[in-house]
Amino acid sequence: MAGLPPMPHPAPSALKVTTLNVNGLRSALRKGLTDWVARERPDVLLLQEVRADPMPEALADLGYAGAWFPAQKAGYSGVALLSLHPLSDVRAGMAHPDMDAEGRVLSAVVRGVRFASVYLPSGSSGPERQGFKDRVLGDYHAWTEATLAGGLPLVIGGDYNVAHREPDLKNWRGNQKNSGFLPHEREWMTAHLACGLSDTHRAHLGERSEYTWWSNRGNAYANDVGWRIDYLLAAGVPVRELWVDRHARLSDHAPLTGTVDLGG
Amino acid sequence: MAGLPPMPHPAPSALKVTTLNVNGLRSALRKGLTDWVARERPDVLLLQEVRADPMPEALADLGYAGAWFPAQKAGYSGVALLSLHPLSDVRAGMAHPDMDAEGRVLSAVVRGVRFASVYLPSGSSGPERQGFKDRVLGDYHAWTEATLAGGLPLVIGGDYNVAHREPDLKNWRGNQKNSGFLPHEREWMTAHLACGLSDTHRAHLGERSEYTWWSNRGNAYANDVGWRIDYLLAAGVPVRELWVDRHARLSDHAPLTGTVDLGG
DNA sequence: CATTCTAAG
DNA sequence: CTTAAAATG
Repeated sequence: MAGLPPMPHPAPSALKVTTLNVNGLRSALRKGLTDWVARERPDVLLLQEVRADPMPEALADLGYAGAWFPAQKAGYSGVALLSLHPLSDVRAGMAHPDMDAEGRVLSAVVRGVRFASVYLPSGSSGPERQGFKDRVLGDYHAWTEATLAGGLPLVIGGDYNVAHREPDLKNWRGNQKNSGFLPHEREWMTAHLACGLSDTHRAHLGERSEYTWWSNRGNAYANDVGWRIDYLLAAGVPVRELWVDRHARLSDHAPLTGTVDLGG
Repeated sequence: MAGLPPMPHPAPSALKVTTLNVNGLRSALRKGLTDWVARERPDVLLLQEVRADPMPEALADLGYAGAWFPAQKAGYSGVALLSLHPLSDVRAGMAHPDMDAEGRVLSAVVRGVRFASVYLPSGSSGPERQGFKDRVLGDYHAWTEATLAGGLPLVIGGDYNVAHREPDLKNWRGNQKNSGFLPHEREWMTAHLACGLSDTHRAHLGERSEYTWWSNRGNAYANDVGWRIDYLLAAGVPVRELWVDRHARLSDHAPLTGTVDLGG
């Protein structure tokens, strides 16, 4: 065997992908993120709200490498894309100065599929941020269409801060005037999906309910007063075996994991 | 017995007094301050760096009432004076706008003795604060002399942020250029005591060492790398049974307790 | 290194 | 309620 180059990473016929809003990567590491990742070993890990820029040694030790797109403001927002397999064509941002200053869109190609880690703004802190959210939704959708036009399959994992339909949150009636379930946000989501993106978790659930985020206030988690605002969206490639690990408790969001079938 | 007024507090022949820099009253409460006070039951409790203004219910439940002198800036500095016995002639501040904006001097009379809770500025964060400290030391000494001129015995409990003599800190040689053991601060302390105030803890210790504060950094507490910067000073009244509860761990300072002998 | 406040979610 | 940073010690 001497003289042969080192073995490259094996080419898998499927990629396990997890999306998770960590609400502070350091916090999630304290809560056991490393063990969770060691156990699940997703091929691709899409993280949002990392609120830190350095690659944690513990994840590097598990074999991950990746890309980071922090916000300009320290300790705020920021997304990351980690992978066990080589990345190519990393793209940070969506050519939108205000959005990109907040580190919210990061994508790269793994095994011929473009993966994106996306953290859309929350509007819950007031009208100013809701206005920002409303303005960037259109621009982000345009970015998605342009990215799809690139021709590669696309898998988006992200916290959209929007629940699409009534089963996607516990109290939809009481939240019709609250950010995250406003009629125009829901309509935006419908239009966003119409470009060919499949809401893979919804397709898996049918009309059932399953949430991915529970407020830290009150006893939202214990009472399962949650929202489904984190998505795994796919175009051009099937995603199977969707599951939400609601017991992980790595942050106020649950990891959402799926298998991207490469058809190999 | 009907018709008699309620019994007043019994007149003690001695008053147990504790001074303690709590480094955040809420933090000290989490670390067991209530239990400590319930066990020791000092008649007078002089607190510094309370970083909060409201009287905690837990201490009120133990029978304490008192006076609070917070800084103007929330969460910063502030002193309190709590007592099991009636207070009179409460005086907040020392008629020094800059000093009084930081809530550093508070006094009141209990059983004919004036007690003061004092928190002198730290100069360790830089030249600006050292300059402030240097300027107010003189004004504070003048306040002390004026208070003594009032004729009542005076007991001062406080964090002076000055170690007086070589036995008052672990590494006096290495700290001769550091705030808290600067030559002019030590000279100020000598002059301050010369007006008739007794450093009761020093008198109790002789030339022995016993510290009241250990930095949170490194392993200062474990290695007893401490400073004696908290004092119980008395004029016109004897203070006995001095002790430092170095094991209390209610903050980075230890409670310093003595018995004020009223000669009854 | 520890505290509290702030901004943000 | 929780995070991270800032200021302060």
